[in-house]
Amino acid sequence: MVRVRIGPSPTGDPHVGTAYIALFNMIYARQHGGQFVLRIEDTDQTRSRPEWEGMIMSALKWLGIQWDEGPDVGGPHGPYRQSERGPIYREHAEILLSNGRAYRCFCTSDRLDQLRKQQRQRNVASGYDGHCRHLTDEEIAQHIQAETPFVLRLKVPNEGVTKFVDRLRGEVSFDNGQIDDQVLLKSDGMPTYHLANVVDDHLMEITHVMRAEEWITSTPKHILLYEAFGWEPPVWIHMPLLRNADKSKISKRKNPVSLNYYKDAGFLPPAILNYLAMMGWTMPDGREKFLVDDMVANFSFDRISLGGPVFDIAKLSWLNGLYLRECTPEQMVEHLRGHLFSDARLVEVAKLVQERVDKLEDFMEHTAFFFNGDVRYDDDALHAMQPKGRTVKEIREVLEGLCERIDMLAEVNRTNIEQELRAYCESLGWKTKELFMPVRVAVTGSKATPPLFESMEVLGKERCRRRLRGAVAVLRNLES
RNA sequence: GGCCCCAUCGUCUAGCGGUUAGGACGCUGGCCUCUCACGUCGGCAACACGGGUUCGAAUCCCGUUGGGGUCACCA
Repeated sequence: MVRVRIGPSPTGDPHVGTAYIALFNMIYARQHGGQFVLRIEDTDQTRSRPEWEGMIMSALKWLGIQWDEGPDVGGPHGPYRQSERGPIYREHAEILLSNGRAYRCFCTSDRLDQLRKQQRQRNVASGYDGHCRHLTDEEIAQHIQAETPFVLRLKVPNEGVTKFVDRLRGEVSFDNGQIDDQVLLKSDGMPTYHLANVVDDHLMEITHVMRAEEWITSTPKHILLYEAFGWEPPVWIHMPLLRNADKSKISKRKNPVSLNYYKDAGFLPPAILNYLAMMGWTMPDGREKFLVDDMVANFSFDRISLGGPVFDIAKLSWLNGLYLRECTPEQMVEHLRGHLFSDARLVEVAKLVQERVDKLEDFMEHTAFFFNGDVRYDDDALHAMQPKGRTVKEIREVLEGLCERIDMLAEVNRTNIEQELRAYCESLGWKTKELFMPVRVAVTGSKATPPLFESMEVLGKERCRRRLRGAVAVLRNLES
């Protein structure tokens, strides 16, 4: 029985990398008549938010990624949200404590920071120095008595090697001296990824762990944990990482990574899935256009190539065009109505321009920017983007900063964006109009528009960010 | 920097000892056509380097170089 899983962390927008890994997991489960589990890994209490969780699940559903077990559909191995599995982790931590495979660490984060700094200075491998590993029973009792906050660390053997077989690469081995005494339980009582992941995968009877390559170096820690518990580890499959054009790990700095971006821009789910499938995998007959079912019928690990694939929006666009072209005109209208031209959205737009048009035909002139992709900035717009007394560099950096602030918001609405913009002005020490006009122009391409906050709400987070980024690029060009 | 992974056109890739190194995106030229787009035909463009192994290496081994990842009480 094949059981696979993905464990997205609800700490931001639904990520294209999540969809990528999800796709391969789902394909593999389907091909083997197994189950595909969705587990929400929300053990980071400071960054996890339920809004993100909801968005991730709906974005995956929109794409057509379906799971057999998960927080929304339930299943026999629940709960499927790690924040609800606290007792399970504590119970297992207890096992490791009592069999001597883990120990309490009372070190302060100050000391750890110091340690890391020193290690970096001396240019030695960083890692925990084992300070608390040899505490006497009395010392431990004292700390517990004094209620010193502590974490639980994995006791990694000093000698020997830990190895595992990656289905795509063969044997990979690490010197144990190289492996850190990982924190297993944080001082807030929550498990770290490592503990939660291993415990859950075992309890949920996961047979194949298909995840991104960035996890490869922490796999030995996981192996050690399986050993410590006396469990059988799953089959490991580390998929290549999606890349930016410069080959670095795909990031929002250099690429649109939010699935919402692709939805808003009008990419079709089958096209996206098709494209993602081509990232590192090929059909045996070389076909480039294929459906999920075709992939299920033909998938094999042996056809995965390991060079990190650059995510190329141009090629995605071409593929999407293929799918769009095979629609009937009626279907195309349906797609348009589904999102970009939905009645609800049209109503919002209408509200904003009603008082500005005399004839219906004036509508497009006032509202085109709501429906377009990127906007172009003419000289007039460029001029308006630069408030008097501020340098191009300043305004560029301010818009960049705004982009980051918007990124923290689950959605952009008139209320929160006004708050955000005003707070930003305050922190900058700028007058509101110095900021609002550049933002208006950046986001709409024009000086004369419906009210800014409302417009931004209708444009949506993704379009706002995209244009802000576009404006930043234009301004940066102007600088040199 | 230590450790780990990776390495064919700019990009996605086929190739699993013997090929004129193939396809796709992009770029480009022609055709189609009232324009554009689509479509179609053609072109440019790659085995990182150095050693082995072998009758023979893009394919196997080693090294170099290059790229990436990772070194958190984030996942």
